[in-house]
Amino acid sequence: MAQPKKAASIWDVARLAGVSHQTVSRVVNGSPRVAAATRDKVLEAIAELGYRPNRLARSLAGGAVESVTVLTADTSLYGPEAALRGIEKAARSLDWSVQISVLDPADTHSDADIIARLPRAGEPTIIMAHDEPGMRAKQVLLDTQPQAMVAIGPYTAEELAASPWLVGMDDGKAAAEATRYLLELGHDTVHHLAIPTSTGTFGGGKAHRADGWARVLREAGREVPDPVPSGWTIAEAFKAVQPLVSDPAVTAILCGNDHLALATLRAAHLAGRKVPGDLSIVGFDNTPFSAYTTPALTTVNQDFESVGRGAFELLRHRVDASIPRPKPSWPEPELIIRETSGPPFARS
Amino acid sequence: MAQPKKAASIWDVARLAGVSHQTVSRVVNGSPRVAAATRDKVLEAIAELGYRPNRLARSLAGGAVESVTVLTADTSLYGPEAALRGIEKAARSLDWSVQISVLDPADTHSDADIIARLPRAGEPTIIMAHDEPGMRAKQVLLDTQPQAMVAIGPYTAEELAASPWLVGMDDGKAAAEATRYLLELGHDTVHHLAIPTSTGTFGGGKAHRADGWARVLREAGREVPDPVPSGWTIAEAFKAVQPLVSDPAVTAILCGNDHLALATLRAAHLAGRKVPGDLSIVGFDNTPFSAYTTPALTTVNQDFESVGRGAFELLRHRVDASIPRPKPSWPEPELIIRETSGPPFARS
DNA sequence: ATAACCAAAGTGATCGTTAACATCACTCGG
DNA sequence: CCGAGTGATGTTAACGATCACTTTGGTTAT
Repeated sequence: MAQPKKAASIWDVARLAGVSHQTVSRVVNGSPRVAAATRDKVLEAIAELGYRPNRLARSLAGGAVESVTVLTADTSLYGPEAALRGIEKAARSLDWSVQISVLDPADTHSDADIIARLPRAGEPTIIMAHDEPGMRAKQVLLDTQPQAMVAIGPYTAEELAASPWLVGMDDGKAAAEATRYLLELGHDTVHHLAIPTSTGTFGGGKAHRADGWARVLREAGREVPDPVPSGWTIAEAFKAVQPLVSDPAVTAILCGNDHLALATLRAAHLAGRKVPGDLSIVGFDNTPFSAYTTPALTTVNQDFESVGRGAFELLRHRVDASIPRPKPSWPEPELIIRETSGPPFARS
Repeated sequence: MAQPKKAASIWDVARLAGVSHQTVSRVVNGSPRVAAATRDKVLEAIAELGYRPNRLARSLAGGAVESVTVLTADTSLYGPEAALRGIEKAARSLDWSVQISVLDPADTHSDADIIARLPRAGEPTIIMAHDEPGMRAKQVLLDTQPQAMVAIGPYTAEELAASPWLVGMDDGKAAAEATRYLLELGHDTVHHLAIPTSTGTFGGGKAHRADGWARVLREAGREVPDPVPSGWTIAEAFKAVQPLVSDPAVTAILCGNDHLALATLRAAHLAGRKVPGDLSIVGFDNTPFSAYTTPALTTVNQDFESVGRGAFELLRHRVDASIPRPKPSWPEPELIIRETSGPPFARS
């Protein structure tokens, strides 16, 4: 086994180049106040020793902060995963590093647990606040270090514009659009298979999927059926949607995300109901697979990646006031009409 | 805006508790050499100031290493994503922190780029080496700091047992099992829609999906058709698989993963070929959605999460020799027969 | 009574880096 | 020809923790 010879430090480089360690630091950080000849000597020494700066020491010493921690509950959901990708890309282009810490929905983290996940007090943090653990974490961080946190979640344009630490998209509006579309197709009403966050005491906003759906139905003077609560997994959705699918009076279902829609599609198929002839199904998120189901899912596209990017930009501003606040923006949801939706009772 | 009052350090706690900073350190790290009364005083001070130890400073000072960096190329693939989850869970249970750094398949990272992603020299690293960028990164790390890296990828049991830094699963064996199954069903031969890593100069191992497939065909004395290369995305797969799907002589396709299988299923449907009547399709990975497609995908289950856990355990051993090396193990692939496979030319 | 020992706590160096300030050698204007 | 400015470097002090010693008292064995 090779001797793990210790990594070269800035001092080793300085010694080899015959300069002070500070000069090396200047070269590494691209300070203009270094003579070209000196710079070359240092660069040479760096190459020879294979020196690489130690980020830990750097941020300890009070150099500009250059890491973000992302708190998220479920990386297997498309939304958070895509947002994370957006954050990562944005961060990497500025050479920041990204930590992720997964909040387990199963165990109840104490506030201290959540705090303990941060590598240091004041660590810049982005929270995916689209479910219960995420909301908890958001609250804890808000109480602890509001100046170094940003939360991603479903919010209306007004909420986003008003809050200095929110980024998100208006799920309620997107759901409204989808619901309106189904109504225009001629359905008497639209049923809703809801993701966990859209139900119970959790909601109450105007930006949740279930809320947008209910609003449109009310505005149109239609019956608002009870939303059917589902878990996050496809298996749970499959089970939850059974009563809806086996009821011939149900002609349209808006699903909380594409996974739930897939489960619904499957359930409908097994129940012998034609889609979209007997039953229209609309999903949410435009998950990559959604264009390739049979029939292909009608769904609402959400640009999560750009939300992630936005969150990172906002965080930079929050952490360093000299960086201008990015204009609050949110991607417009876009209804993508494919094959699972149509007029009710169509003989397709 | 609240004054970002600086976070409390170990010295602040020491002052408040009327002890030395070292004593605080002892309390925080649970040293037995502290009088109960003193400990209480310190604990009280910690609570009052909301002190939390700074991880950066801690590992700078030479405390035990407590972070892993994961290098991966594509977090949207089910495999890497699940493995990452396994790593994260294992790491968190030991209070390690996890960094991720995404290797962009698009741009060609220089070796220095890859190295620069690590927060410090010698940073423990896990590499998802299942595609080209991952393989590159693996090589770079292997040259740079072999004692602090572990790679996850497709390897045979022998390879895994022989190498001190490999973790993985035998994709070749899994593919062989699936191919054998299709042959037993009565298909003359099996075609293969291959993920990028299974083709070209990349392969050559015995543990790749395409290799296991080809081996079984050869052993059975069957014709070995050219594998059809596909990209990672469903859209690419859909395009690539067209010729296969429109050729009535093709009765069975083994797909490199479930996304490709979904594309194949869709393409077959559009081409008017009945599945599994005219065409059998087998996927790979048992991605969550695969049980809910119509018809439900026959696929090969792979326990990525446990591979992730294994990688983390192995890494701990590599970084700290006093931790025993975990027994090399790899999850057994399991063929899950659902609805997309059957005998050829069945009148279903 | 005294050396030896031990637990409890303190002191100072150290990790790798940056910030702030100090120094030095020139150049330039008056 | 001198003081001011300036550009290139060096010096010292953090940052927040741990590690390896040292000091301080009080017990115990001789």
